Amino acid sequence: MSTTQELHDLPAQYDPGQTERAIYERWVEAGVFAADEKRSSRNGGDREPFVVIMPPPNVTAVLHMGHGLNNTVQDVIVRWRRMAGDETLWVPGTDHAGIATQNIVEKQLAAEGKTKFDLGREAFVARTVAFVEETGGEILRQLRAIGASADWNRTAYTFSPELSRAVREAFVQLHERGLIYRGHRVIHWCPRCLTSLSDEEAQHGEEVGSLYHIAYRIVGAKDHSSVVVATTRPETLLGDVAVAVHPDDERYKKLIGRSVMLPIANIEIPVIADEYVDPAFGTGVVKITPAHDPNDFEVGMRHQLPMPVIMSPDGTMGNGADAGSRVPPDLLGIDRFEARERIVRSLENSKQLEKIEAHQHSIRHCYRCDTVVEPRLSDQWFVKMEPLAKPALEAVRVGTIRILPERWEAVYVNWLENIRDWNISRQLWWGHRIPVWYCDKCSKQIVSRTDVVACESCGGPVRQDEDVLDTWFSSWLFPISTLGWPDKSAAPLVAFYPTDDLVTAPEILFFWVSRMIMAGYAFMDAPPFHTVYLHGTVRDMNHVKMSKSLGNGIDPLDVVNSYGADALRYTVVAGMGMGADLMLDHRDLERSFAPGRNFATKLWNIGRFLLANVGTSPVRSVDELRVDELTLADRWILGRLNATIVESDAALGPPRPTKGKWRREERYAGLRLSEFAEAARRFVWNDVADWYLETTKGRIGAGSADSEVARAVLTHVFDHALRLLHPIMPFITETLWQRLPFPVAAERGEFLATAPWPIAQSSSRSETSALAGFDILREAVSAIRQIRSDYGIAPGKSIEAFVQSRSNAALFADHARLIGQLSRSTVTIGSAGSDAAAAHSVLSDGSEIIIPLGGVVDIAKECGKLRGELDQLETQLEALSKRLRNEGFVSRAPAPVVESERKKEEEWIKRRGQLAAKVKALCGG
RNA sequence: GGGCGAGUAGCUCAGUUGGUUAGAGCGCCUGCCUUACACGCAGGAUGUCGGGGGUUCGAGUCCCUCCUCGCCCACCA
Repeated sequence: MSTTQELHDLPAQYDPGQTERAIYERWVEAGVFAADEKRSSRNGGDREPFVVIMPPPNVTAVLHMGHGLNNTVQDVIVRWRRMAGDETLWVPGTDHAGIATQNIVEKQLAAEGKTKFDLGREAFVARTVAFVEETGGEILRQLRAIGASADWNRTAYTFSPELSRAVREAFVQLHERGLIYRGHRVIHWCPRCLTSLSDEEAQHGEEVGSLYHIAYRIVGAKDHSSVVVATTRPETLLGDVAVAVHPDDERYKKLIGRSVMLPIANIEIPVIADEYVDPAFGTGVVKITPAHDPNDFEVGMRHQLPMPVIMSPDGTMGNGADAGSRVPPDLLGIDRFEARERIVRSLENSKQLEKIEAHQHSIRHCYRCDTVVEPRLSDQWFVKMEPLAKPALEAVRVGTIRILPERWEAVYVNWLENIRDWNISRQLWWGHRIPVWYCDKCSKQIVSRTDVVACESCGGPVRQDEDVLDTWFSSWLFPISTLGWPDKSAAPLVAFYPTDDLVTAPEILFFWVSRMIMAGYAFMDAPPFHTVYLHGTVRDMNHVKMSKSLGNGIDPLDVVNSYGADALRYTVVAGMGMGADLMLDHRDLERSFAPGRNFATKLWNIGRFLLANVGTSPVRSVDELRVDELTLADRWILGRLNATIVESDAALGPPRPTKGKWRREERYAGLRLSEFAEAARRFVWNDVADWYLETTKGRIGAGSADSEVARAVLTHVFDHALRLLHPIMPFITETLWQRLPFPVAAERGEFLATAPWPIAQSSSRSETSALAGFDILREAVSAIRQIRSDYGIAPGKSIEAFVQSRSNAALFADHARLIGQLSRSTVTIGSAGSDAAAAHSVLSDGSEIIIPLGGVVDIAKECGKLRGELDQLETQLEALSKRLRNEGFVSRAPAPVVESERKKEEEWIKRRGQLAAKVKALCGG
């Protein structure tokens, strides 16, 4: 007899490091991940297309657990659909990430003691291009390590020539439709990044600040009286052009039309009336600073007030447009926060500071550098959003698009209903230059798809707009631009648009997801996808979001190196409820990823058992096995397989909506990936490994007809388990599947990755009676095991068990040997036939298991132990009952405590009965 | 200020339309290196299902209310 090792070439321990890379290479070489336009049914092909567009990571990003989670989810879905027979495409790509990338290069320059201005625009952009070429795209290579099955031939980049063309086309088209305009208004300005930001890029943060009450003297008042305004930003008072009160506010009615003296700047400004003022807040008097506050800007427009800018782009005080010399010389060039303090001190000195109140309010911060943003009057390009939002809103409302988990749909709808115009120009150097040219001679403005060299009207010299577009103005086109838009007849676009699922984090629902939906309707007149799957965030054990800067991150590549990509993937998928955050311990990777690693090992060992026992010669096809050849266990496991396939399909749900719209009953039912993972795990571990595999021991090597049946069924069952698990654990399942013996006549594909997804079948082989019958046998085995454990019967000690049954006598008789094998006992059907001490257990069908204990356990010793236990229980029970009957206890204790104590009493009484019976049986009267 | 979500075993979470004894993984306890697997096997313990009230024959599940966390949105200076 040869050893296990010689029967097959599987090492005792699974070593992912050795196998994963090689398997990945083979997949790529064989073109497993490549999608073919011609096979798409939309192009006359024979397969339904299934498409996922990868949320492009920043081109300079390094893989972190967030990417790991995001791309694992996508890969599970994509691999599932590929096996299910769809023409499956997963488009990978990166984002040039305007501000983020520019900031990195600026930091590098700073380290060299330089600024971008030392280089100049052209050289700076060239340097950034070089930096991106050198470091960029590394993250996509890293994604291969976790098994991402993207079509790398189609890797996109938001700043590539093709996608840049799409960006220009989108801009020009929207401009032609009157949806892009130049706006003069107050926008969010980051004084550190020196650029304007969209509303979404200026993120709220609650802070406790101060509300300063400042007295403005009333001009011409005999008693030197004043009005008091309340402000959180005293430095902006230099830009005040009025103070406003509510028109109906009796306190101030008589002041309307008069003037007050603006402190520090010493300018007379009018008192105006405007509905915008809330008389109940602060003093009911508001300083109006149109150039530095969006509300004040509106007031300024209504009252046709001047709009002086009193701050420089870098956040220092400075006299800008229309400011004259409002900022006094000693404040010029002083940072806004320092200026605030100086102005407050100065007001204190002049007795114009009435008081300072603590005040909680929210302040907006730059989403890239966290600097407090400054509202600032400037000229920017805007997209008119309301017309674009309309179809996007409708799509979710009617179910053309679903968002999972469901609760995000309300958030989405709420945002779109209150949508505001999108500031798309950025005062950066890294990005798509705005395709607008201005003629120096006739000041004509030219918006063009192609570069303009001379004015189309007068032939004069032109210069292009200095600004670049918001990064999101290129990524919102990703689903269409990566497939060939603006060429609407491009083969990929025809074959693969609309796409199917979009998988991302809720943080970019507004930045990206909703805008993609708008772009889809605006440029293709069709939604970009039908499903938005929003997953949670990866956090540490303290629920703090993982991040490099906090040092609480996990490098997915560390996990891959230590435990394998499959362990990472399984852990992530199984541990993450729909939309729920994922907690991982960065200080204990072994514990964090134990679920995945342990399960991979389990699979490996089942594989080893199978190869050692089934061997490699072809097996019979399960389809040709006759029912009368199958054992009860065979039929049971085939039934369990069927049930598992059904459960898995239910958890994954329908891949696409029927007739273009999600029906209510299926809309929120699918993509429950953790339930899918759990169903598959339960089948493999609790059914196949714990029970079925054990039943084949002893019959599989017998060389009989029955052993051929066992070989066939075990192989079939494991083959299908591997198929189910492949989307989650692609590497180990492929490795094992490659070595599986196959049915003689079966056509075996080259890869599990493209093997057909299991299909549940209604078959007499797996009827429910087999399930029920085998479950009773399992109960019997468990009962015997429990008794063995209860009485401390050594595993090596053979014992005899009797089964008494009326309803299932034949079943037990037929499977006495099997029960014995699984419980390490000799099982006899019928009465124990003596009054000797015995352990009893009743099964759910009324059958009784009896195990005589004489000669197996030391009766005297066991009796002593049991009596001791019974005595202790009696004492405890007595005390408890006494306490419960005691009035004081009942009245003092809270009702639930009393309730639980009563429950406990009941339980103890029950246990006392059981123990007493046990003592009586074992020790006699 | 508006909206949403969560609170179930020590930890992370499942618990579909209310229905038998509330589950899983990790951790814990006991016994086992039983020739696929100690990254394992067998057995076991642990739950005022956030508090209170209500509807119901029956509620972790529905309604009201309170408490505690978290998220999103927001132009009250």
